[in-house]
Amino acid sequence: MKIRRLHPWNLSCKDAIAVQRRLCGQVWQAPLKKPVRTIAGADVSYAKEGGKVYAAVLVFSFPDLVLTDEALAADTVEFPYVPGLLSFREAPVLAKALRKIPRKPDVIIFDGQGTAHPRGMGLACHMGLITECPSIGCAKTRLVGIHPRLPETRGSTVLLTDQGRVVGGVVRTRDHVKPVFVSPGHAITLEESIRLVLGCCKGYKLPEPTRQAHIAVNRFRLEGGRLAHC
DNA sequence: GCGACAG
DNA sequence: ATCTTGTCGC
Repeated sequence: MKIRRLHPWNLSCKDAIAVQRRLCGQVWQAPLKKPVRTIAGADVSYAKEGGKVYAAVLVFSFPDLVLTDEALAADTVEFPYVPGLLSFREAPVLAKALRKIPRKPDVIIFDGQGTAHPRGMGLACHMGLITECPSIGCAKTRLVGIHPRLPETRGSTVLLTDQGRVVGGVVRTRDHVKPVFVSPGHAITLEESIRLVLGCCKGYKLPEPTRQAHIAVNRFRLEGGRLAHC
């Protein structure tokens, strides 16, 4: 699939924040225009040292969740991990893997926040803009916002609010297991994001697309990041 | 100044 | 995120 280059990635933190403030005005939320038939999951893995990063994008049919496409990529990182600027560290390698996907998925789930971000511009929003593809942010932990207590039963959901604004939802995907933080990335609504994430959970805390991408990218990294070819 | 802080 | 073994609870 095609990826847009909206700006350079090797920026200072100050310039990166300026880019986020400019781009957040281009992010929008609206109901999906067509039923979801394919949904992808993307994740990144880092080498302990050496600055090597790896990415995996796995595409599944929905709602049956059968794997249909897979792409891997390796790269070197220069941008440090700074809370709030994760996309400047992970987007380049993610874009590299996404470019190898033959057809644009109906939705892509990313391992991180969407609008539940200090400037409403989390990784999922940023990726949604450069791919022009509906995207969802599904993080394992909170970055910003407050929320009421969440019932222990699977399917329970409460709103995540930041500065008086609803920025996402806290979703229990398994009984008695820490919840995930779901927020829309781009071209999708919070309600649809939550429905799709729950629809992709098959007995584990993380939705299958993201969970499988995590397994795939770690296997790839441990193999030395060598792309298999026949 | 003191905590909080996606991966 | 990564480095690591077993272990407690549903």
